[in-house]
Amino acid sequence: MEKTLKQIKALADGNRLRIVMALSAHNELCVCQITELLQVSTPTVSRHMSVLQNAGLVENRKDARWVHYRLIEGFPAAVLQWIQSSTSCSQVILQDKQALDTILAYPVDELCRARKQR
Amino acid sequence: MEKTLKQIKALADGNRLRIVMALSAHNELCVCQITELLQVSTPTVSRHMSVLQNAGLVENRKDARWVHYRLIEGFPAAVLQWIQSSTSCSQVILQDKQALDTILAYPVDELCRARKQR
DNA sequence: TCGTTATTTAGAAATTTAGCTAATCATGCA
DNA sequence: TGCATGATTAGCTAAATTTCTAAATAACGA
Repeated sequence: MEKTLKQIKALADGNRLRIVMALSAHNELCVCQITELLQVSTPTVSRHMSVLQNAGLVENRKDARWVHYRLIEGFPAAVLQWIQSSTSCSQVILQDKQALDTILAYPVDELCRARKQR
Repeated sequence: MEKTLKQIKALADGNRLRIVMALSAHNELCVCQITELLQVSTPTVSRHMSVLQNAGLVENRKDARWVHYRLIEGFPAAVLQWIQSSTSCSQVILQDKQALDTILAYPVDELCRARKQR
């Protein structure tokens, strides 16, 4: 039960649910992109990612200075489907989809520099 | 997203997960039976049930002095299946199955009296 | 009607968690 | 090598959560 409970707890947070939804739509996102999406501090995003990783729900790939996260291969498919269908009409999730399109239109390094200056 | 998040949060607790598993195996259980199963105080069980009910995951039926809870008809089937399969080997859940057999062997009122005396 | 019994509600204590800022680590580049 | 940058870790605070005991509510039965 422990592993299952850990996974449910990892999903039991609004920001982490938004992260999972974003990853399910875009395969890979780096920390700075997620930071831009959620509009919280980088350490906060980093902590959320470590909770998800620790629960065995995401994995990361280091590329130069960036860390890219993605949903793990064996992410419980039924759960993902349920989350997707039950949040598809959510205002927050719909806004995130739009925001992600904008965020992904920038090269990663430009995004990070742009964020820094504000 | 709010409703989904509420449901995930309701499931993100070890005792409530045990309750859901117990209900999925035995259709209906009253508060005193669940109290006996979890070995926590009655008010604690009552609170857990209200969290689950508030999330739209269980409903209750009042019968004389007892309140019987059951999983709601529309309980997300995919989620239930996932929880069931991913916890089926769990020591806690297996012990609960055994304990429930014992608990259900007593008539409800005897169980409650018996519990009182300890 | 009064006492007993099952459950819920209220209130308090202890623990956990999400968020921040500051400091540290790691990596590419001049 | 030193500096700039992206990410993580540490330490703290505020808010939420779990649990308990005590009190209130509801309902049966003598």
